Amino acid sequence: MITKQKGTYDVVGMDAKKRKYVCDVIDAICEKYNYTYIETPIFESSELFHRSVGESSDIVTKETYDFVDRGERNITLRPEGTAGVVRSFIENKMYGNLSEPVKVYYNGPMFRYERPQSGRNRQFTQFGIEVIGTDDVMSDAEVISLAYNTYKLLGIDVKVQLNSLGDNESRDNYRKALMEYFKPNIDSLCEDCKVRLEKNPLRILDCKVDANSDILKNAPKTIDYLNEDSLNRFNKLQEYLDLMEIDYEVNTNLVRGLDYYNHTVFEIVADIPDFGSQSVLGGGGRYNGLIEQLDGPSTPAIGFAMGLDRTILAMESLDVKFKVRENIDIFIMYGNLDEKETACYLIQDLRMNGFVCETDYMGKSFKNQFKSADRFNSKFLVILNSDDIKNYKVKVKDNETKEEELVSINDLVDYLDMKL
RNA sequence: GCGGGAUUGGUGAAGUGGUUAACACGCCGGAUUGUGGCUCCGGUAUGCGUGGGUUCGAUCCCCACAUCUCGCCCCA
Repeated sequence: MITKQKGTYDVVGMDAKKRKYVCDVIDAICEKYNYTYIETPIFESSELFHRSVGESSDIVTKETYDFVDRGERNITLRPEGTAGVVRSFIENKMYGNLSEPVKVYYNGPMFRYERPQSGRNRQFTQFGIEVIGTDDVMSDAEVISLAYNTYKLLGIDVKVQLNSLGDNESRDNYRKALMEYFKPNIDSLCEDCKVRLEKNPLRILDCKVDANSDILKNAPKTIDYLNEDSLNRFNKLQEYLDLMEIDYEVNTNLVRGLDYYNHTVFEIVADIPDFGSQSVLGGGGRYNGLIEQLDGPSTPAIGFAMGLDRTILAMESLDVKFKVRENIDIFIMYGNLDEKETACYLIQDLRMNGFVCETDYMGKSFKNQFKSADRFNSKFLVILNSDDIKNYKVKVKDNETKEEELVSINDLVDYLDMKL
């Protein structure tokens, strides 16, 4: 038997319904915020991710799905969504008309070669948004607001963890300060952090091993190294978030895994028992340098992404209600081939008039068709009988009250419209 | 990439080194020859993840691999 690949999964049955519902909520909220749907390719030139996500991130150094195609191109299955959107922005010269910022959202599969565990797969789905073309702090607030409200509409109570890395100057200063601070204390850090010190000292801050050590607690804070402009931005953002009544807290140890972030960074965290490291449902930040880094004109931008699979898992864990259709309007029953023809005609007619209809395709006995109808939770049953059909009538049974009525086929649509 | 746990039918699961592998749900059929959801009766595994090994004999013991799962790393 051929089985699915490690770290992949089929979405079927109720899982599919739940996913569809979450996607519908996402679509609706993005429309409200006036974001436009965008699709970019699932595979891109490997170079794109090396130059955007950054060499210090594990995502690119050891987690990508790389291959050489028949034309000897180096291809990578996208591990995240921002790089592709930015590439598209540049390639399609969207910077040519920035009378308003470009606001887009995407929702699709991403790939990372990792050891799978709960809430983490090799193929997973991310929903994300990007705002390209404005440096206005209110756009930072808007992105956080959209992220926050998405979870809220889905029924998950979340908290926003917020930090600022400052502009490049601030970030460099901070980086230096951090290295100077940690160097004398290198022996008291965990093995991983010793490596991080050279490669990406910021990441030491969210190390789980050393989290409670004094060295980490007393480490220099990002905020102390923000220059005046960066600090003003950060304060202004918090004012806006207060105005929007968004539940956030400043976490000075928050840094993000991708190299391209500056200024605002944030994570969306759900308080779920036993969810551990999976409780980070999404995150994002500002990436003002990325477009230039990818050979576009210097353009400010900010984005957010959330893991769909993990979010659904969180909803299930919190016992949140998924609004999925749980019944059908009409089940059509028949007992012989002549009646089946009438069923064939009727179901077409009813469906085109907007009813959710089902019938039997298994040659079931009458009794078992009733069972089928119950399994589908049908609100009404249309029961075909040759004698009735001769008189151009059908029996309609209300499956709740059990009341049965003989209805003319001509009036059937109107009758059901009234009842439903 | 490292470490722990798991792998029995459509599903949830018992179980034992030795004739026919519990039970429950589901599904199908019948009691009820075209009006059901209750009840009762009957049916329902190319046989216990894959490949080796130990053994007279393995689903049960050993090894390898795969997948799932939990933790680490990393991240969404």
